[in-house]
Amino acid sequence: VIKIDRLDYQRRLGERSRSPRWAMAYKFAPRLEITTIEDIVLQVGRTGILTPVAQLAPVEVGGVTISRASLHNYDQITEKDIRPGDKVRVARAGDVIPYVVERVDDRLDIERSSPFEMLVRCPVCDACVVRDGAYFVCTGGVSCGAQLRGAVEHYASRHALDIEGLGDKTVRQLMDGGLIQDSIVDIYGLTVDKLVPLERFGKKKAGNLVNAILARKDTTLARFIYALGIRHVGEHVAEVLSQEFGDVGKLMEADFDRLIAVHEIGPGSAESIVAFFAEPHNCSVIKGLLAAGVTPRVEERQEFFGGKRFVITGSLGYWSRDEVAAILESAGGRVTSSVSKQTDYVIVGEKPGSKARKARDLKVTILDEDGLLAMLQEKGLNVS
DNA sequence: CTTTTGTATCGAGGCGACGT
DNA sequence: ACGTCGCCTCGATACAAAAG
Repeated sequence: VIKIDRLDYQRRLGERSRSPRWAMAYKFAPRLEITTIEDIVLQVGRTGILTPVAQLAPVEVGGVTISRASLHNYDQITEKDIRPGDKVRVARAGDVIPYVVERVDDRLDIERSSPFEMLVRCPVCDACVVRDGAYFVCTGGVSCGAQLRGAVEHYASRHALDIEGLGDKTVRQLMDGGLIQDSIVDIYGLTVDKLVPLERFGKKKAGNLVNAILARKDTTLARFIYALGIRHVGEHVAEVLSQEFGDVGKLMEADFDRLIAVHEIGPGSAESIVAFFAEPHNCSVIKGLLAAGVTPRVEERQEFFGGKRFVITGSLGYWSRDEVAAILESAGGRVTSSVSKQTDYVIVGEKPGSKARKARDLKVTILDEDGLLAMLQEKGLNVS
């Protein structure tokens, strides 16, 4: 892993949602092995996307046995011209994820089986399958078992409501047992008595699950929005929406133009959000969840510098003046151009102008860049 | 001892948002 | 309009921990 070792540069570069921008892994070329595609099956995810997955003759690649690999979508299969029965080269992308690199063309291999064909109907619920961009999607919605299962799993997952003990196997078991039939709301009807008849569910385990579901009724708005599983609304966008609207009801009322006006929400996300709430079933699920006692709280946005006025003078080192202004404003401060008695802080860089002197005269607090940085960090503000 | 969950590992592909 | 960046979704395996 190659890192920038200057801490001030690290701070300035900041982080993406999954990794810092100041470090990256440099890897050896991946190991390649050859195996056979025994079959290509379709999986239906929570969004209804049908994902083709290659079932491989088990092969050892870099220390682990690979038996399945995603083929991503139909176009990828045609492009690589892969069929069941073909010999293929497989690797582990990033030394982790199984990946079909290419077909091994030995030219003797003429009697290939028939090409993989996309289904016209969902393998799980038999609803129509339509094409949406690069993907084929089941139109069954929540009446598709795979989509309902995915919705519940996602709702309970760690970054959503974080319900302990409600993983994929348990969700399947609950659906098979008829305890989840229509929607996520069903989990709030679970009781120890209903669970005990299920296999491997004793009183202890049943009680734990019921309590875990109860315990997470108290949650944050951002988690709740993310948990709904709206397309194009992941953790980050959910947080943005939570801060902007502060309430599920307000979000539901927002129309396309209102949404698009929000920073980081474009036409794609806005359309997807509007479409989600336009679906009566989704609205009744939300109503049901709230009625069951789920209470999404908004974390108060911390206004560190609520109403405080800043003036910047001189040239700064780590940041440009615009960047500093943006940081201060995002924390609730106001940046003005001239020093007066109303000014709370003056940020002084190299070669300051007359503003620094005026600040001294008026006894306004003066901060250099390090001082500002220290103050921001003390307040726990993310200064990326 | 067995089953299941949770955590950690992380890229491919698609596409949305935004800056130039 | 275009390129870049980052988010979203999907997917696989190993291993440790927890529960029963």
